[in-house]
Amino acid sequence: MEFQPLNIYNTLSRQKERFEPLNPPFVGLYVCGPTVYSDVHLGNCRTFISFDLIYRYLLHLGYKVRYVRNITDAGHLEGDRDEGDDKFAKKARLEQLEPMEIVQRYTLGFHDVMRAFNTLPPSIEPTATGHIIEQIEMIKQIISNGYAYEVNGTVYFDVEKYSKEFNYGQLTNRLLEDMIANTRELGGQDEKKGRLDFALWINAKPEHIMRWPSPWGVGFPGWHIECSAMSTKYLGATFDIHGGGMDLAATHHTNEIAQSQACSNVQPCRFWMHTNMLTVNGTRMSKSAGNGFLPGELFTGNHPLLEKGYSPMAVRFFMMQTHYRSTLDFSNEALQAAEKGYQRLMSAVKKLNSVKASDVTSVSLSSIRKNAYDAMNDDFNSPVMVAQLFELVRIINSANDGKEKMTKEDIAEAKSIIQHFVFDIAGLMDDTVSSGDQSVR
RNA sequence: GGUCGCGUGGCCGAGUGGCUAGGCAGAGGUCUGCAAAACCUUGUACAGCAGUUCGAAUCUGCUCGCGACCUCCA
Repeated sequence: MEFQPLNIYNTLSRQKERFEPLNPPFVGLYVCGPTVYSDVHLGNCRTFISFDLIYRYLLHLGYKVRYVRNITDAGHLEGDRDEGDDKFAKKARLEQLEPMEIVQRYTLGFHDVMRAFNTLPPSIEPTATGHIIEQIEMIKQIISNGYAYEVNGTVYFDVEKYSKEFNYGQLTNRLLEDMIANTRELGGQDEKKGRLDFALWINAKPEHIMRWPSPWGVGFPGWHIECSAMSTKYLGATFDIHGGGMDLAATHHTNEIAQSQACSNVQPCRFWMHTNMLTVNGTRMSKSAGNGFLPGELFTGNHPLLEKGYSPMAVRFFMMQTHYRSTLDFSNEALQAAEKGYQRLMSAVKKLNSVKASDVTSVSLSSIRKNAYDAMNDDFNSPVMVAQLFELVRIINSANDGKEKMTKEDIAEAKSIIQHFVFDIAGLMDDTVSSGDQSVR
């Protein structure tokens, strides 16, 4: 099977590399999913929409992709590692609910939002709580390989030991000495041997509601181990692409690499892809900054920062107009511009059905498809791909006005380009009308 | 302080040595009974300074400004 040459920016090498799957035509793709103790905000959505584009394009190219995106539904302490609250337990206490009620509520909400944005569901959506055994097994292996130690029912990863064999800071190009020098000193409770050591398994205090028996006593898994255990289980010790938001690279992904190498002595993943942050008026949208709005608020416009509501597809189109590795700044002006552009695109798609075929042609469509593929093959450059679609929009509108002539073949090719790039790859739908028919065929 | 990145026309946003990216807004025009839509024309943009080069938004150096990560966050 022949595949188009696809170049992907790899965080590991800090450059674009030719993408070749380990076992073509199969591709293993793992993306760090949401922690379901609160509503997803738009920044989260951007990451998942970016990887939806990537997933869709790989499928379009003919790869058999196994796309794994986890749900984090356990542990994940807030604040200093041993002093903080378990997020799920805390939320459950506040709302007088079982932790799994919290998980269920926000998982359903997450799925609703993902559906609204027309993202394809992953092939497997494993949960941390469903893979406690796998995580325990992995921790046992890491301990027996000598890269972790237990103190009072908590297991820590020994970063300094690991660093003698492997390059701990390779993903973000940092030196161990610098990382140590810049690590905040945690007061008091230092059971850890090294400052950079992180927990693989955490001893449960009485107030921790989510708890499982383990060889080290009752506790719960550290945050990073779930992704290592689940990606290994479903994609193998080494797989093709691991993705997530840029904010995860320095800590979460760095630790994932360390865990996997300490466990099986191989790099877990060949291509690390990181999507950039969504900002609001120039600063990062985040839970702690309090400048976030929820997808529902964006759709309805019911938020002080928003002048009006925007449809999920207009927002998705807006995201397609920016490269996934660039920050995307939300502002009313930018959203309105995107909404208009989206409507113009959809209007041309509809008009194509009323273009009358001519015996002769006055247009050339061949460069459009080629340029769109070239753009996507260059690290999924959707903005350039979208620009090509507007070239097609112009041609369709002109033909509809009788100023250009399209043959039956031209019209069929235009429909095919739209089907492939607008619907299949960009994942847009026409929500400018309430009709359920998304097909141009 | 370390790491990564950014600064492009009114706004958003591609582009990594020479060839009009694109979208939105603005101006003029065509068409239309009017309007809308659409189409055509139109903008001599690349933070600043110096350098390399026949030629730089694009490479190099410096300066200024901004952001992200380094601590839970996609």
